[in-house]
Amino acid sequence: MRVSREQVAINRQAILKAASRLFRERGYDAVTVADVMNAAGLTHGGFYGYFKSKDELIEQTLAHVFAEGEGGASDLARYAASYLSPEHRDNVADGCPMAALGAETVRQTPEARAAMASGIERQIARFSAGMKTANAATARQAAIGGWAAMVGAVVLARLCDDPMLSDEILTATRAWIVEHEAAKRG
Amino acid sequence: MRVSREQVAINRQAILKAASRLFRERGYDAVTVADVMNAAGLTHGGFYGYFKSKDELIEQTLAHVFAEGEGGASDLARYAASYLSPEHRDNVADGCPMAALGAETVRQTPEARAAMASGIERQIARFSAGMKTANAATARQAAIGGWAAMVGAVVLARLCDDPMLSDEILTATRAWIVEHEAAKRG
DNA sequence: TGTACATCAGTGAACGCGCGTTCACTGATGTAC
DNA sequence: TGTACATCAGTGAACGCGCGTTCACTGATGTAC
Repeated sequence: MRVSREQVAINRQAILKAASRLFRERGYDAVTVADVMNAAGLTHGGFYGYFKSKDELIEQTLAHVFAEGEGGASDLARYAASYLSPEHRDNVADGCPMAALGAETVRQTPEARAAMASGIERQIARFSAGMKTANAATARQAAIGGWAAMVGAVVLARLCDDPMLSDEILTATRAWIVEHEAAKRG
Repeated sequence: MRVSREQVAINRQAILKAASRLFRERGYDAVTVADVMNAAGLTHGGFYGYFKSKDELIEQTLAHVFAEGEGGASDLARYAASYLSPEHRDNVADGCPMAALGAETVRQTPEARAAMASGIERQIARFSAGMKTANAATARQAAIGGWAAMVGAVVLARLCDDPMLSDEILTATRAWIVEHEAAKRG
């Protein structure tokens, strides 16, 4: 049953969106091609009309996620407020790809890693630009340190079954980032 | 060919050691039971004499890694110097389990997550105790923020194929941590 | 605009492979006398 | 201490399952006239 060109474009977006959610939620290996296609409302056989392999899907999915443009503030402290929230911690499927898939992507294809790397670079540039510090070099350093702390904190917080400890990791990291900025400005 | 009780204990350690290196290097899914047993100098059939499933191996491996006691300084800044080194970044197999397997472990069994969580708690306690800050609450906060930044930085640095950017992430994060401590003390 | 045909997106069965797990067997270890 | 037997750690073939991938087929879409 052939489908219109417009529908093809819609389906492609649906596949990428389903993949991006499923990968973040379950990891690359635990998600099957059939899972992704079903979530997109299709059957698994059609997959290879869109991508030449699962590896290519992973690459394109990451590229797609980062191409969408990161939402949220470019001000580090404001961004941290939502990044280090319980909502973000508890919503892996819609959350930050670095926190959900960073370590796993290290072992993926060079193309997949490159997609992540480009997302990292852009994020750092955004935070640097949004920094209220005078010196550009120290702004960039603070952008990197703060961003790393956010990613690490969400990974750690997601590992803690004890909600007290998990929340503490989020709030402590947030306070730590804010303090650092305050110390710099003052 | 039955083997002495002593040899059994040795083999068990060999399996756990092989597993801990392989899992960090390739991730849980990409490592097979046969891979682990071969790396330990055995054949795959004997595996189920030691563990009742691959999931149990994962749990025991994490427990084993954290039981060994974390090496290195309990002083945050000193610890950061080795944690945020290119050597640690490039040696995943012997490196920090949180950075290598944190995100993946979120999706493992509750027991595996609990093993990680206990490692996190202990690490935070160690850094808190080693802190030169007067107030215990701010010490703990700095321990958490600094530890999160280290973990995040290594994950991000491992994703960057560009060595300049990768090194920059390590050095910037280290500087960021050291500065924060200095600001607190001074 | 309408018709006839070629194209090709989607379907679902099938293939091959590798994995976790099981099992009958082997032979060295541990034990009872 | 020596001997005879029971135990059981290790072996490697085999099983069953699920996955990525392929393929013949279907029928709606796109196009040429």
